[in-house]
Amino acid sequence: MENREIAQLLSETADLMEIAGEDGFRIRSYRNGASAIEGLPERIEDILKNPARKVTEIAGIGKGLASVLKEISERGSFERRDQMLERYPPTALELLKIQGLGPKSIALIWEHFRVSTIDGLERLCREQKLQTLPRMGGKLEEKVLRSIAQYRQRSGRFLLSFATQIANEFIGFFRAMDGIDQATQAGSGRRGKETVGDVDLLVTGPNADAALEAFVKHPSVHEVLVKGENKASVKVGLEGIQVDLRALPKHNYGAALQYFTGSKEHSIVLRSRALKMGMTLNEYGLFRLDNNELVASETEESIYAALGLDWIPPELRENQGEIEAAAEHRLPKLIEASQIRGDLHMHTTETDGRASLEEMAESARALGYEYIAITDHSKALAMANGLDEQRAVDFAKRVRDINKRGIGIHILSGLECDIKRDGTMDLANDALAELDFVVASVHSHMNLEAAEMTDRLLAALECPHVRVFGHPTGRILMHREGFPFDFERVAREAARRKVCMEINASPERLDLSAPFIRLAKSHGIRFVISTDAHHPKHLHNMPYGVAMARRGWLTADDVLNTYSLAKLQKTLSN
DNA sequence: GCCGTTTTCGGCCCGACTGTTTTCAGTCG
Repeated sequence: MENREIAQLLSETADLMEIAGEDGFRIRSYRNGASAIEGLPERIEDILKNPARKVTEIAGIGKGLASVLKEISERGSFERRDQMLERYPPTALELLKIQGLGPKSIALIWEHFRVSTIDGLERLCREQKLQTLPRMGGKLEEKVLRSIAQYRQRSGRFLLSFATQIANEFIGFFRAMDGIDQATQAGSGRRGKETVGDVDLLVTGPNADAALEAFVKHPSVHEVLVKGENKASVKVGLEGIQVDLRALPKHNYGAALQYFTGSKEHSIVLRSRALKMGMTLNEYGLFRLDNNELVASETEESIYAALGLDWIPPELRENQGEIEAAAEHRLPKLIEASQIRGDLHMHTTETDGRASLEEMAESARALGYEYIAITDHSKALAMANGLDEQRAVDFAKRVRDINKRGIGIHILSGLECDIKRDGTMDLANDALAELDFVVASVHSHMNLEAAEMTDRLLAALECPHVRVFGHPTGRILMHREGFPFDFERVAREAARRKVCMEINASPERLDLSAPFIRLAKSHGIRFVISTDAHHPKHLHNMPYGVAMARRGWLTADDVLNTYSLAKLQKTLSN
């Protein structure tokens, strides 16, 4: 069983335990365990099988969860989960996703009406039976009905690119107002998470109250969920993404920014650390416990410093070792978007792109890039009119001519070559040898068993012309899981053969994810961050890929397209 | 159920908002 699935079992059980009203600290331990496992690059099953290893080495996994993990790996479930499922039907978990209902209400509804499905809940609200229960009224029924409608409309998560766009629109709106000092995005968007559940915004300044008022009246706001003195939550646009705004005084800004950026896991560790140092941390500041004296609050830097830590970039705030590293002054100097000097994966009208080589080159030049690689598809992608050997060779010659003539930016003749089912390359080696830059990608037969997929990828790496392994897991966010394979084995082999891994910056892919990036780096892999642009405007997606790289703890040195052209070419020829 | 710069026992992060209550529980972030 994969880590993701194991984590799912633990967190589902935690949800059910919450409905059952079990001890909150035990529930938290299950959740901690789930998130530790989900962020773990190594497979739990492999650690369990290895007699030299113990799962209790993982922070958050103790004796109890270790035996749970053993049971899961043996029979796919565990005792406490089975008990919970005897008590509550699994559909009860879905009710937790309905805003306005928490575990206590769900338990109560189940006990009184034996209702545990969305449909059943909807009926209770329509028949006004929910309000017969204690502490539940007509307003709750209405809220639940609205919430059910929205739940059915969408999955509840949004691409980082979409959330960033919404955030930037509001930030621009606030900054145009008088008396606003700062308007910033917080939350998982600031951390660069590939999908986000909602948008968190902060404003400060003498006129912050007015910003809050203007916010709930903004034309794109469809529904105001809550509105108080300090905060408001609204639903925006047809998509119904939730946007939260907090208005605060300037002297609380750093504390609030820290607090609302999260992650929850990061914040919990930070606050425990504060307590151990005789302080308490909340969204207003860091205070001494003995006399309530304010220690720090105006900037994030001052708060981290008072806790004995270097400032931690938001992308690292996942409680995955960053706090320890900050304490020991060994945080990496993360790559920045401004260090990118070229884009090494894009398509043109030769295949399925929407613009010519010249148009793509001009757009890239306008971004200030020194070089690009044009990497159209190979012939296996027939519906994209992929290049065969002859067209690839002709293309390489054309690029040599263009570079000789000069168009203000250096072009690498590239190809995104399909990895066929048996692991061979779609084009013959002598054609590939003519090209400057070959990216090898899987676009077909993604449902192979893990072992067969691993063999396929290892075979692909044997091709001496392959420089990059493109969108390595094949995932499409919110649509398709990455295909299964032994990532670590492939990473080791790629490192040995000096093949880079791509961090695909396309917002629907963002492939690799942070845990895989860290794992690959630990095996000595180097990376390229590429937009996979099919249109000039896609070239602007680069920052999303950089966000993934930062979440994966990468420095500029880890990423080939931060190099100068000369250094890049030297590195590629080695 | 986890964990150890006071600890192998006894702690475990914190506050705003809402609807419903007539002093606060539940939900949310």
